[in-house]
Amino acid sequence: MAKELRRAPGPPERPAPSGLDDLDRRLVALLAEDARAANATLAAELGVAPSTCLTRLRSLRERGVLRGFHADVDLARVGLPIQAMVSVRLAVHHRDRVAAFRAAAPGLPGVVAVYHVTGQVDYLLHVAVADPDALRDFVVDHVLSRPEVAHAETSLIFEHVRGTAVGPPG
Amino acid sequence: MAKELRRAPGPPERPAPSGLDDLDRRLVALLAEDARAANATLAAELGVAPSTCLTRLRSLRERGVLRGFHADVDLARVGLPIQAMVSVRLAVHHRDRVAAFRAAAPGLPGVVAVYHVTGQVDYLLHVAVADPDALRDFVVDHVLSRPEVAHAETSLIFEHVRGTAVGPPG
DNA sequence: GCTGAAAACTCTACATA
DNA sequence: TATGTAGAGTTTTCAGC
Repeated sequence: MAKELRRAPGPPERPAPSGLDDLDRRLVALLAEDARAANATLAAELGVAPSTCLTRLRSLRERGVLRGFHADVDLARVGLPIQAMVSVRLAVHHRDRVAAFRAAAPGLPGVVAVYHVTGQVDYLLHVAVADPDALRDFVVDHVLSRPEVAHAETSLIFEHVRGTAVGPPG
Repeated sequence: MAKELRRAPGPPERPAPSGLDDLDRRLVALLAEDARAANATLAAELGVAPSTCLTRLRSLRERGVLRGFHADVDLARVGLPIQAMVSVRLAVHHRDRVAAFRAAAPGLPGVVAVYHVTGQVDYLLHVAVADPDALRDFVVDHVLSRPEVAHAETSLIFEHVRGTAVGPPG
């Protein structure tokens, strides 16, 4: 679907392929690591004036490089000690049905993340629930009950840790 | 009256099962949605004094309920347009070997997240890379080359969206 | 544990180089 | 585009409840 072939006289949107300079990249890395860092702190670490830092931050938000800032919550400590990855295979691959599932999935109760993937399964649902019963209820009531779902398989998640892809200064 | 009878003779750690009151939970939800919200704003939304809000926030951090705050970065716009889920099955399930993989995985180049799961595979590695070559190199050089890895299978990720498990006020 | 007030600090707009 | 300045606003400590 993504036709980025000739980007030339086309859309008025910013085509900027990776129009990020070194300062932008370092700011993104700092915020990936600590999204609550004060602007003054960020500026000091980057070696620029706070006002410059602010301008950059705004620009990164506007360009969609930074989509938001979220707390990393220990789900077990907020009453959701059981996490699972539910692999979902859809039956009918009609656009509408896929779209319906895609639209509904992130809002299903307990869903932490949704991955639309290639391969044996179509979706991976990362869910967090209070107890085993809630897990079964989730799969039965919200996944298997959907007409477009052909099959679902549940794996428990022992551990889920963040990687370093964008986090650390690297 | 919640009976906190004797929490005593056990371990010195906080056993607090879900020792969060309503205020704590609402604060966690607000920060899950916008981790950069000012303390004064959070306090106003919670209907408490800023100093109270600050105390709660600190306490949640200290208790490990809030593990950190991270920017949600559009990986495609920072030069990592290809994402994949690499399913890894380990060969030898010796504690040491599993531990070695577990320790190394989050630091491998391009790793966004690591899931240790039950079922057909042992680990799911969510990775983001610059191009298909980098994906192949990742799998060959950093996964298949490890002696404890028996098998790896790669699925492309078309889309990855956050769920609503902890995000919204609910 | 919550609050209010006060000092220190930070954010942010704007004019300028 | 980056910077310095200045007014407004915020953070954070602390005594008192």
